[in-house]
Amino acid sequence: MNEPMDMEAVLERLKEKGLRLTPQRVEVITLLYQLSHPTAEQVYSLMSKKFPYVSQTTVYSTLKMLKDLGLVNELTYGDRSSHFELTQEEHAHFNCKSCGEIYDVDVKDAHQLQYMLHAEQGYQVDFVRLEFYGTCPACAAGGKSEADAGRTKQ
Amino acid sequence: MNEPMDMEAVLERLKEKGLRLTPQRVEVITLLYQLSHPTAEQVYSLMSKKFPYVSQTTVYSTLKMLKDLGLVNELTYGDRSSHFELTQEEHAHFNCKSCGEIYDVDVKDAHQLQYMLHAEQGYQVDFVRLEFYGTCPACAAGGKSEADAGRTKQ
DNA sequence: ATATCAATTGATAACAATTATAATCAAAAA
DNA sequence: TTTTTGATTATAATTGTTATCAATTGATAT
Repeated sequence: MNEPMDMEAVLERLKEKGLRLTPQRVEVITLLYQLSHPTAEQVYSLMSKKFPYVSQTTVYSTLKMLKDLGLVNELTYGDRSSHFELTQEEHAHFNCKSCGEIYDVDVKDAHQLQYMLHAEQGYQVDFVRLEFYGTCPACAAGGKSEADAGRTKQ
Repeated sequence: MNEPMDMEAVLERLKEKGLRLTPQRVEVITLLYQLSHPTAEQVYSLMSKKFPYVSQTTVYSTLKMLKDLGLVNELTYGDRSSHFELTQEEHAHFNCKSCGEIYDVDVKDAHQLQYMLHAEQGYQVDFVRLEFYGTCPACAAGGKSEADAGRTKQ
């Protein structure tokens, strides 16, 4: 599986842009490395342990800033809130209906589709989003429950 | 391109389920045939011409009912509200960043990916959502503007 | 036809996720 | 130090959607 750029590089990118490395921002970034596709609410909730007075606005604006810099990717699903992930090489997601977990999955050849779309129908593709829905191997084996949803990265 | 089932069949399905074919419901369904991936708000807005006293609640509940019956598919995107389409054979979407239009596109071989995912990694795939983002042929040719977004079907 | 009764509608309020506003606070520049 | 700029916070507003519930409609039995 592809990895996102390391944390030092992310912090460096902020500095380059003249943005301040506040403790709140560092913590949001740290949590993005620790969690699997968290929502803004999950980041906020965990942040509150270290920063009891942090506001949701700070979390939202930090995530938006990181997204605008291209460092973070926002994923929207049918459920209410967005999920966030650190930017990395093109990959797909697998959404398990049993445990609720969102997995990163490699699907080589997926990006081939966009070349076909361009060559055959003239669409200019900037990026592709590919989402699978079903049951993950762990749940299929009966080894996971919904309570495991929202866990940290393995 | 695949076609959704015809309108007679949709209305028949409601009857089968013992649901009433009220004028409001027929109008929502009619609009789904006429529009390209409308939002609930767009359906409501157009409905208001024929039914000045219709409420948003009716539109939402009708769309939800159709979705629960599997006759309609709900698409969620970034910041905006949900878009709806009549159910049809598996297909992908192309989102044009220039005109905002959502196109249905055929991408044969797309569903091959889910077999690979299952065979190689053990994920049981129920369905796939594939979204492309970029510039459509009409916009690339300079022939379309944002004002054309939300048009009816061609 | 009329009574009955569940399905449907629509006005209103509630709701959750997000964004806007304005005041405060902190860091860097002058 | 003072000034300026950026960041954070509390608060309120906005948006899309759902819940509540009384009024209305329509199908069915009588």
